[in-house]
Amino acid sequence: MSNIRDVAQLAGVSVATVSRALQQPDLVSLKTRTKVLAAVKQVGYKPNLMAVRFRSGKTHHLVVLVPTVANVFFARVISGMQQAAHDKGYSLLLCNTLADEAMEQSYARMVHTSQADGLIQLRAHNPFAQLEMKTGSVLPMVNACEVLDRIACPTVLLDNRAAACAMTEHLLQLGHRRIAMIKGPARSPLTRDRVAGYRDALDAAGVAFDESLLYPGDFTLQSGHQAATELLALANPPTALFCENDEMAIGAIQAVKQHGLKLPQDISVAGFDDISFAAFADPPLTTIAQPAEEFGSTAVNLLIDLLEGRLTKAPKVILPFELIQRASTGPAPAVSG
Amino acid sequence: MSNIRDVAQLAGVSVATVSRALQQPDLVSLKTRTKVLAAVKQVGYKPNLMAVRFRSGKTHHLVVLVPTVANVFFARVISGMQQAAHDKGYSLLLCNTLADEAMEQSYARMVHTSQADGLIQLRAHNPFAQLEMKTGSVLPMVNACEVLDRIACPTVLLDNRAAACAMTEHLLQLGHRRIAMIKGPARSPLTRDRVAGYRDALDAAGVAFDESLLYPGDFTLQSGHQAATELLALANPPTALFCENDEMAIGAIQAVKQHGLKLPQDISVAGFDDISFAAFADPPLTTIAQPAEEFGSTAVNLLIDLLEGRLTKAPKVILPFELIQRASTGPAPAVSG
DNA sequence: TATTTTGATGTAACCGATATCATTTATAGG
DNA sequence: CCTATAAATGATATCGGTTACATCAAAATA
Repeated sequence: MSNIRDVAQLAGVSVATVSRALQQPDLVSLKTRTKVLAAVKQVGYKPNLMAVRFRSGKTHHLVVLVPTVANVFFARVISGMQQAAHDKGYSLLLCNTLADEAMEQSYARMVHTSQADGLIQLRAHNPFAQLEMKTGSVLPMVNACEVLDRIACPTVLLDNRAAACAMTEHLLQLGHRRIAMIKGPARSPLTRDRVAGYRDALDAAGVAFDESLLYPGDFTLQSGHQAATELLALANPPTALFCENDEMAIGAIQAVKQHGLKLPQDISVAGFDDISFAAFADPPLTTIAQPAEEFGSTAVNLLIDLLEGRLTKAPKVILPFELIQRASTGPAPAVSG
Repeated sequence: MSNIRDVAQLAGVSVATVSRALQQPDLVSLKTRTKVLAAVKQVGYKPNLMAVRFRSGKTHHLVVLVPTVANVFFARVISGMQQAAHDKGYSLLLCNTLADEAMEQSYARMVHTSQADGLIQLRAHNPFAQLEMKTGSVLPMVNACEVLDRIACPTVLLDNRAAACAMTEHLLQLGHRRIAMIKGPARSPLTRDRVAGYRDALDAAGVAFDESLLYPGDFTLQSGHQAATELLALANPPTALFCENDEMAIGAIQAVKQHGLKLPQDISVAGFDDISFAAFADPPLTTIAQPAEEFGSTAVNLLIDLLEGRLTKAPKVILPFELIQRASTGPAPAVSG
C-alpha cells in the first residue's frame, strides 16, 4: 500500500505539499498540483483513513443499538439511518443487542475508547449510565422510538399517547366497548404512553377501564398469538384487540381464527407500525403508520448535529402518525357483552 | 481523556512499562504492575483504540453489504453476523445497498482506505471488481447467500438447486403438474440454480417444462401478489405456485384469495426461507427453512479466518435446508388442466 | 532600489499507542 | 565476591497522515 511519502518522493515535493494538494488545492500552485495528482494516480495512492481519523480524533462512526434487527420496523429505521449517515460521510456500527445488557455495554464502550463518535439508542435504556457515573462526563447520544424520560438527550419520537388514543377512538366509534390492549413490557415508557392514550380515549367515551384487558406481550408474532388466545378465554372476552405492533396483531389474527371467530364481524384487530406485512394480512390490518425511515434519518442527523456542535440544547422531535384503516377492524358485533 | 503518558507519569514509570503491564503482564514485576493498574484506575484510562488500530494496521471492522435490511431473511443473517463478529472482537459496518451501485462502491472502498479489514457480500456482485482491476490486488471478501460463481472467494451457500428440487418434488408428489415458479431477477445465479433444481424435479417426473410458468419477481410482497395475479390469468393456470421467498409467497396467497380460490384445495403455494411470518400466514406456509443466522456467523468466521491467515484456499460451505410442510400446500385439485 | 506583502513550499512536531533495542537491576553459578 | 545470565525497565522510532511555523521567492509598494 502506497503512502503519502511515496507520492511526495515521486512528485519531488514534500509530504505537506501532497497533503495540501489534496485537502486545500488552492494553496498549491497549479503546476505542483498537477504533478502531485499525477503521482497520486501513478502509485494508486489512497489516504489511510485510519491515520486521518486517528489524527483528527474523529472516527466518523456511529454506534446503533437495536433491540432486534429482525423486527421489521427497526429494520426500516436502520435503513433510514444508514442512508442519512452515508450522506454525511458517517458509517454505522450495528449492534443487535438482543436484550443482552453486556453486549450493549460493550458497544457503548466503543464511544469511550474512540472507536465511535456517538451512539443512537432505540430502546429506553441509557447504556452510558455506568460509564458516566464513573467519569462524570456526558457522552453524545440520541434516543429514538423508545424514549428515555429521565435523560436530557436529543430525542425522536412519535406522540404515542395521541396515536394510541386515535386508534382507541376508532374502535370506540365502531361500537366496541371491550377493547383489549396487547401491549409491550410493563416497564417500557413507550407502552406506558400508549396505555395512557388508550385510557384517554376510554375516559373521554365514558368507558370503564378494565385492567384484565391489558396483556403484556414482547412484540413477537408468538406473543401476539398467545395474548389473543388468553384474552379470548376470558369469561367476558373483548370484541377488539389493539396490539402495540403489527407482528403481535398478525399473531393475534391467527389465534382469533383458530378460535373460530371471523374478522372483522366477530372481533376486530388493530396493529401499530404499518410494516409491509400489514397490508398482506388476512384481513388487511388496520394500523398506525409511523415514518420508520424518517425516525432513522432524523436520529442520525440529530446525532451528527450534536457531534459537530450545532446543537445548543436537546431537542425533542415529534414525528407524525397516520391511522391506516383496513379490513381487520369493523363494527362491534350486535350482541355485545 | 487521559492517555498512556498520564498513566506513566502518575505511576512513575515509562509508557512502555504501562503498555506492557496491560498487554503482557508477565513481563512486568508484580510491584510495578499494581502501581500501574492503580494509576490506570485513578485517571480512568482507556486505551485509545483508534491509535491501537492505526498502529497495528487492523481495524477490526467488517463491511457488510446487504441488498435490503428490510428483508426479514437478511435481517436474521445480519443478526447472526453481528453475534459472531462480536464474539471475535470485530464490529460490523452495515451498508444497506438498496441496489445502488455507487453506495456499494463507496463502502467497498472502505476496505481500500483502511477503514475496514474485509467485506461480506450478500449478493452476486463483486464490489471490488473495479478496484482490483486497477490495483491488481485481491481484497479480502466472503460471499454468502447469493453466490458469485466467477470468483474464487470463500463462500457460504445453500444447495439451492437441491432445495428447489425438493420443494418441486413435494408438489409433484401432491399431484401437481402445472407448477409455476415465482422467481427472482433473471440474471441472479441464485435464481438460476433454483430454476435448475425445479427443472431437475420436473424432468425426473417426466413433466414438460413450460416457460410461461416462470415469472420473475423482486422478492417483495407486492411482486408476489402481482406475479400470482398474472399467472392465474393464464388460459391454463397453474395449480401450484412455488415462490423463491416467503414474502412473495405471502403476497401470492393474498392474490390467490382475491381471485376467489381456496388454499390448499384449489391451489397450493410454497415459499422459501421460513421467515417468522411464514408460520403465521393463512394458511401457514409450506417452505424451505434456511439457517439464516448460521449463514451470517459462518460468513463472519470465514472472513476472520481469511484475514488472520488461517485459510489456505477458498472453501465453499454448504448449509443444510429443510422442507417445512405446512397447510399452504395440498393435493392437486381433482380436475386438473 | 529597498522594503513589505503575498504566495508557495519545506521542516518537523504531533496524535497515542506499540515494539525494538539499549540499559539497568536482580538472580544464579563459580 | 565477581561474573554470566536473566529479568525488568526505559528511551525512542514508528505507523501515516495534518498542520503550525519557518523559509524562501516573487510580486507589490514605497
